[in-house]
Amino acid sequence: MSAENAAPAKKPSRIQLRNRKKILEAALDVFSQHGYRGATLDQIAEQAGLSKPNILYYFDGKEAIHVTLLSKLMETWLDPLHEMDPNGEPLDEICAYVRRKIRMSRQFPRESRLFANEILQGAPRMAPHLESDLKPLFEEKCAVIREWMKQGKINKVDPRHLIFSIWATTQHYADFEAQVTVLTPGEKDIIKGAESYLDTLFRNLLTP
Amino acid sequence: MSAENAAPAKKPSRIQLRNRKKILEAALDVFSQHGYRGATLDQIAEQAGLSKPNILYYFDGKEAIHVTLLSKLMETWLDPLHEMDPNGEPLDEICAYVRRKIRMSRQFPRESRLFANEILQGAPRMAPHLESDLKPLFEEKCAVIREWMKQGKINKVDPRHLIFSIWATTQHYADFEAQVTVLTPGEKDIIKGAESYLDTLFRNLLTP
DNA sequence: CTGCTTTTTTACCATTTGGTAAATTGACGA
DNA sequence: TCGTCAATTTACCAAATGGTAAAAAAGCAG
Repeated sequence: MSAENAAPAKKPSRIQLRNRKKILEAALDVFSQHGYRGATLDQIAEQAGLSKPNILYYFDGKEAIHVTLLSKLMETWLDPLHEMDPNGEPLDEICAYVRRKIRMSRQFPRESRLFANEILQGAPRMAPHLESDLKPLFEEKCAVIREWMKQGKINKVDPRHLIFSIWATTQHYADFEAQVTVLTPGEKDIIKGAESYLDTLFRNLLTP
Repeated sequence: MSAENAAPAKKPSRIQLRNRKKILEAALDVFSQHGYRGATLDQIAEQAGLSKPNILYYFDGKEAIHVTLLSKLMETWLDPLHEMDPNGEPLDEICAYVRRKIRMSRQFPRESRLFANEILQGAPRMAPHLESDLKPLFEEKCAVIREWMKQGKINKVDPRHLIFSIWATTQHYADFEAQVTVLTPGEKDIIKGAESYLDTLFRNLLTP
């Protein structure tokens, strides 16, 4: 009868909305930098400019904050793949997907690292989401790509590995930023170069 | 006069050797799964089959264990890149490097995740190593590759992004194993397929 | 302004965690 | 066999951490 969801009861007040947003924003900062177990409520509280008990007034606990964050993130994360159009020009569709992904790496590096942290540690709080949200989309798009290959529009490779390599190469710039920064000093926008490199990489792979 | 290093004094006894190894092995397990802050000495102690104070008898503290682990790892990690021979056949050298890296992903997934965890969190305890060990090697090999390109042996691309993409694609199978497993169920050795896919990927990129 | 609800603060807890001191046991050469 | 040093255990800490209860303050409809 009652919803035991993130939204406690009925209509979230103006204050609720504002403070929840502040908390999630702060939590994204802290979780993405230290991982789930390394993050503390005190850090999140300070970053959000609220007291710890006040944070626990808005969320049921540390884990609830993390789960909320991951759930919201999942949509954003799958969007670029969703946009891949089965009726478009295959090579263009795939290259456009790569471009969207690399741009997300620049625009949402914290989200990328939050995701990476969770997967790295075995996805303990996200396995269900992977199974229910990511997997069906992944299989759908694999089928689309496989069809394109069957029609001779692009070269034949294992579509699963193709997608893995797109994820890996694009997210690398956010997830391993610390390393990239050490190795390419003085480069103000290394991702710009990555964009054209990755375009070449996947174009050469898939062009017959 | 006395060394405050990992080796306390003079000649490590048989017991010292055995127990240090047990501790590092256990720590690799725990740190690679939970990250630095998420790992506890109690977990490491239990995994190693020793008591917590006994572990602190062999190492100066949690951080010392982690640093020791990362230092030893660095060698192993750079080896495959070191082996890339400036006098070999360019395309073969690069593809052989890719093969060595992907095999390390299968053989040393914990090491890969330990490394990834550290970099993800900004490399707080490894930045010096990156600067002193990784960077010179990276720049050396970039120069080698650039020379190969200048000679027209392989296609011209930014060698830095080339290396980044090799690291990203190969380490992906260890670091994101939880995700890969969900998306490719029943596959007993997905890395085997990755090996041939990545060979095609980089061969098509670099073949003139 | 008044009374009621929502929000925030204050003051605490219980547990976990990295670490230590000192006592106890074990190894081993003379 | 004994004495000495290395290794291990026992018994603790102090700080950090996730979380709670209840009082105080702030909003706000009437």
